[in-house]
Amino acid sequence: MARRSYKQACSLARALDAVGDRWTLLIIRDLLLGPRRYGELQTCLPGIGTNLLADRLKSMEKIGLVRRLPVDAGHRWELTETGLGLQPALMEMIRWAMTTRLPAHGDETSRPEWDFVAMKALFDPQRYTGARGRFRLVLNGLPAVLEVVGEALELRQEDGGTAAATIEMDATTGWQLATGKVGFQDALADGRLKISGDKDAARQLLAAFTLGG
Amino acid sequence: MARRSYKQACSLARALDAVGDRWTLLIIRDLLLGPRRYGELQTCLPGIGTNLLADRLKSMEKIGLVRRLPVDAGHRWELTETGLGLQPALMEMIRWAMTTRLPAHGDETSRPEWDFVAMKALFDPQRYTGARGRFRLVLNGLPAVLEVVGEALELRQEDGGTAAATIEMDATTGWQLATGKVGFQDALADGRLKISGDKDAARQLLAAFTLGG
DNA sequence: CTGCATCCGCCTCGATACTG
DNA sequence: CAGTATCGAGGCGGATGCAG
Repeated sequence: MARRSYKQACSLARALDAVGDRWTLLIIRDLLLGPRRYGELQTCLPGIGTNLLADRLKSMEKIGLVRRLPVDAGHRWELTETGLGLQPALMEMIRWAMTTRLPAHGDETSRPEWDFVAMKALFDPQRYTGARGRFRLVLNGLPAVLEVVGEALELRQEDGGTAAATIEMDATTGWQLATGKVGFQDALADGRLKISGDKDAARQLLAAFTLGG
Repeated sequence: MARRSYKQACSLARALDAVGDRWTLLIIRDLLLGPRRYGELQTCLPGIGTNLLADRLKSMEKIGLVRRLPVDAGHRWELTETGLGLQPALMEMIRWAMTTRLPAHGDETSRPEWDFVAMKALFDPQRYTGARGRFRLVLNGLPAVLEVVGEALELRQEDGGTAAATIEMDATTGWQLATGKVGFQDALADGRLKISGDKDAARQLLAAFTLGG
């Protein structure tokens, strides 16, 4: 159990007392896409010790950031409202990292889930002028369901259900669209972006993904 | 030199590789109010080891978050544009902590600078309908200069210069005004809020400080 | 006096082994 | 599958020393 505190009467210090320990924010990142089993978290967090993951989940549960969700043969870990409240801070941190040239560490492991989180961070609800709707996003071949709900974009890793449109691309294309390095029509033309269903609604949605402008 | 990396091809992981180490974000917090000397940082960060502060500053300098600003008999540390770019993320994290009941650690130390940072976090530029202007804020008896510049509120710990108005209160009153627990007129009436100069401009400014609504 | 570097004890972390 | 137990390595906290 991590028990080291800054002991400062400052909101940031108190926040870091709660979530500043190693791995904690990455656990929350992975839970942003939906409830996860212990084992799923382990494979999404290569390098974490099994004791650390258990410790972190326990203290996060005590603080009220996550809760256990009973399921057949065990349970899933899911974010509480409080834990979900960290999403804006995480999104801002991701946007900062995406616009900043940070030193790269040679042998990075890669996971498709992280691209979904990056897409969430690129979405700016202020720019979305379309109607409320469900979309299907196939990123690097993996499907997810997008839904614009009030101030944020909900993105769950699952498939099925009805959707106004299906958007298919890879993460690089998504990033290039957001930064304006490639246009909507161009990406469509050279096949890196595929849309089925309501093409106008998809265009409106993609227009809300922006970075650095 | 902190050299432990998550080695994940994920923006959040890379951000935490850069600023996730202990004390780093608190150093940035303190630098948000202006350049600081090494010794000033030490007194604002009770408990940090002198070697750790030096190490952190060195790695932050290498990444490009801070730079040395020569000054008589030594130098000051100041944020670069890249370092300043973390401000939105920090502000969101502060707002999260202020709206969340987190476990308190008995004997917290307190510093007036942290209240200024909290005030920055409460400011929502979207809600500010007034004109660009300079204000003087006296918080708990300590003066600072406020200036609305584009998307953010600049807040420097200094005094002097011209100001459209001077706003005088304590941090608690500021928080109560932001959360709506007390109204502008009431706070003025019972003397916890004092305004000299352009009272209307001050009211417009204070209306842009909000939390949880 | 300011701005660190060195040294040392402790606690967190990461990895492996083991259990309900 | 979902953790607990254990242990070595290293980051961290505190005291002290020293150079410009």
